Amino acid sequence: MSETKQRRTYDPTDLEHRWQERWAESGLYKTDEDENKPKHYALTMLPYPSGDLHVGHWYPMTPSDTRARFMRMNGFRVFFPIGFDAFGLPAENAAIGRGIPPRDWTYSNIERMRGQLRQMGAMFDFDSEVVTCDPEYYRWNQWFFLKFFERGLAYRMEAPVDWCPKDNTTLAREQVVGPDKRCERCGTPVIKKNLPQWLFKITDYAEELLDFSKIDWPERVETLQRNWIGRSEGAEIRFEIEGYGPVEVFTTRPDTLFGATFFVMSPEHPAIEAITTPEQSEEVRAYVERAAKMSEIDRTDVTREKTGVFTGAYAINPANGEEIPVYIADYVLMGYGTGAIMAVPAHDERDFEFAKKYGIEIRTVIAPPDWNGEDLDEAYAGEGTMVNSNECDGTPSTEGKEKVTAWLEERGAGKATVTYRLHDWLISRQRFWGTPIPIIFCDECGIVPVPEEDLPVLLPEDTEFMPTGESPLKLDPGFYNTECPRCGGPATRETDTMDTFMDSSWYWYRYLSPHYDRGPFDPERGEKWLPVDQYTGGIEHAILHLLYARFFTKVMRDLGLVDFDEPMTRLRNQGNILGPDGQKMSKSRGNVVNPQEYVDRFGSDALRCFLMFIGPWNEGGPWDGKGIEGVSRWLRRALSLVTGGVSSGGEADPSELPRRTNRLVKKITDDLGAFRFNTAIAALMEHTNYLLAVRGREEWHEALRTFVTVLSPFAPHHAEEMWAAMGEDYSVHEQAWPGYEEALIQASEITLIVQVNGKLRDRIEAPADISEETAKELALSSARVRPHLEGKELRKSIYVPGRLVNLVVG
RNA sequence: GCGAGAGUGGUGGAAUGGUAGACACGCUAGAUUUAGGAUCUAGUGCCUCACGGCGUGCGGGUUCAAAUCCCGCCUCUCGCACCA
Repeated sequence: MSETKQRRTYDPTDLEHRWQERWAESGLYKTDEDENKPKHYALTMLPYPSGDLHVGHWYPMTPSDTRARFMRMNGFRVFFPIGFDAFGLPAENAAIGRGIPPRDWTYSNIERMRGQLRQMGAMFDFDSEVVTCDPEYYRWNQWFFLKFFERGLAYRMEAPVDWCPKDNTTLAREQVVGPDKRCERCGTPVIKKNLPQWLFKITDYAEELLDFSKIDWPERVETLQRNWIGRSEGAEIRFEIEGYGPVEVFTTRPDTLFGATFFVMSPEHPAIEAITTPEQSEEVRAYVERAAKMSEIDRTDVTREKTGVFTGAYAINPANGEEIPVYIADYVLMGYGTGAIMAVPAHDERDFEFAKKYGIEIRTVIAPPDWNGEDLDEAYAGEGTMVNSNECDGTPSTEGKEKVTAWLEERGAGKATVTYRLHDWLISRQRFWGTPIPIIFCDECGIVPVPEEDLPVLLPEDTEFMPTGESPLKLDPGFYNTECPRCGGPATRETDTMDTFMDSSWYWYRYLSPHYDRGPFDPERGEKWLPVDQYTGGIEHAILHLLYARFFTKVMRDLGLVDFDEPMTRLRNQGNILGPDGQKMSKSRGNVVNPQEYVDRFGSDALRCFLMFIGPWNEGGPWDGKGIEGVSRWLRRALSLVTGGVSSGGEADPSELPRRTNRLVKKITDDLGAFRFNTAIAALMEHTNYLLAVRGREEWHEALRTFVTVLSPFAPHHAEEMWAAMGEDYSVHEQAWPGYEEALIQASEITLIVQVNGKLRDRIEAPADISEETAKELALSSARVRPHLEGKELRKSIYVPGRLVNLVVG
């Protein structure tokens, strides 16, 4: 066969289509339910149906598939489902901008993406697909909401939300864009506005969420979650404000209490109006107003000079009875602690800056080591010895924390407490394309949950969208007018829908039984498959999605739905695949790489393998499509091992065949276990080159079988084609993963490295079991080595068995 | 500012105390009696005709031996950022 002809015969697209059809016909990827095998639930994050799969989807999914296949070949029954995270803003924007109903837009995108997913050649079990905007799915979102509500985990309160004054609507977090926080649609800077909102009490689980002992997750994700939860131990201290009453502060440094020379409240603090004296009220009101108008970005700009105003009020320091002035200042945030602080300028950088500016006393109460009694040039936040603190003088500050807290507790002026940065999860969205919150407002009965049997509360079908983006549910009497389930009187429905993170907080449970109608999932199926053994997805979900997922599972445990504490035993993150410009891939930047053109030209195996080959999977990196040609060449060469056509004149030792085959199996086994896809592919390439060079030997056919078997998780179509061409029984994907013998991997011959003073001087071929003595003799007698020893004394020699001799001379 | 990670050929990367640059891309030369965005062969870190020397961000250290371990610095990326 001529080379030209061979090139024409290599048509990866045709080959892949053939096998995809065969796989579908034969049900090859139907989930194996054989309970004699250990289970493996492999989960990859479900995509948002934006319209087309891009390489940002291929990058996490195909290596996850490779690993799922590997587990299957290792004797596990593997469940590897896929679905669509189908609620969300883009669908609504399509409706507003182009008049396409969100449902139509979403389902047509899903239809297209289903085909693209199949093209990937992954072993997804498409029978268990879940689409989160199906009433069949979101009904259970509503059910969960009701369960949360019953347990007091869902509650309604006034909460500040991002509000676009032009569109006259609130915005979801992800709709607020840019460093200066503007509305995604119209570019208007957003403001904060108080609205009644539904929240989930995730803070009840803050402490438990800090415990990662039951899961094997990347250190980085744990750290991010830990920081996000932001646990701080300290004390709540009660300061009496003259003529008003007690106001509490939170501090992590009760030991500095004697140094509190002023008191600061956030401009949003509810007590401000009551404590402000008439003389100061004008100034205070102006400051509060200015703070309210200020954009979030200005407000939280760390480099801005501290500002504040005196309220005219004084607070009494419970430690020493001193009167200290009460200020309001925007560097104190209402959203953390109690919204008020005791200011200790000597030992807090921010308080120091403020005190300097307003001429407030800076009293050192923690002596730094080697302190000479002079005033501090800057705040000292470290530990030291307590001074100027009455009976506490001389106490180390580390002990002082407890001592002061205990003292306060005795007098009812404070207590030890723990504060979290984590806030309750605000789930209300003033949006259409989401799960309706199953709540009814009745003038007589108040807030009434929709009875379980009335679920789901369906989204209306024919809806008109306002160009302003305001949720049509608010303007749809057919939707919101209803009867009170309790008293039967006229009532209105909640028109807010749920945050889409709700959908992704439990979807892997639904995969188990997507049409089950007696609960969110069939407990028998859960028994068989839960929890998820291996989750894969992007690091960008380290906090929100993955924290909510853990929270949900803990609540589900408390509801008796599951009997474990963590949703996913093991998590691994891929890095981000960036655009060719090194920037994050996004439609607006125009740097999105469409996998289709690569699939059409090189086939999906080539794209899969290329994505695994470009570098460590957890690092990601910019896309450079050129290299895919090398991978494509390799696959063609691999295929030619069976079909012929590619010749190789390279020289290789055929007797190495068993050793190299064993070594390959070990390498691929180890690499796949550790998510090192890039080095696994490199080893497969190397082995292909070797097999080509020694083609046709006695043991060759058996070695080829092994090679094709270990190739199959990476390039499933090509491996299947080769398997069939070798006359083996369908399918290679049902073969057992080959084992290897450690003993066979050892080479009989080694290259002995000879160094002189650590520098490489010669390489000598020697038997692997060479003795130290012989090795040294060989080294000393080497012609390349001798010149470097001349006139010098051999002081020492190091022998590393099977590797090297280092001669130390001087 | 705080926290985490990373710096290796022209490029992606490999090597986690013992042969630096595996495997690829690209490039150079040759073969395929036409062509080449095909294929095959050989070469390809830098300097040097060669012997050899130099070389993993920079500076120091530990060691017989350092990309790898330790100390200091620089640069980049990603989080968080007035959290009391």
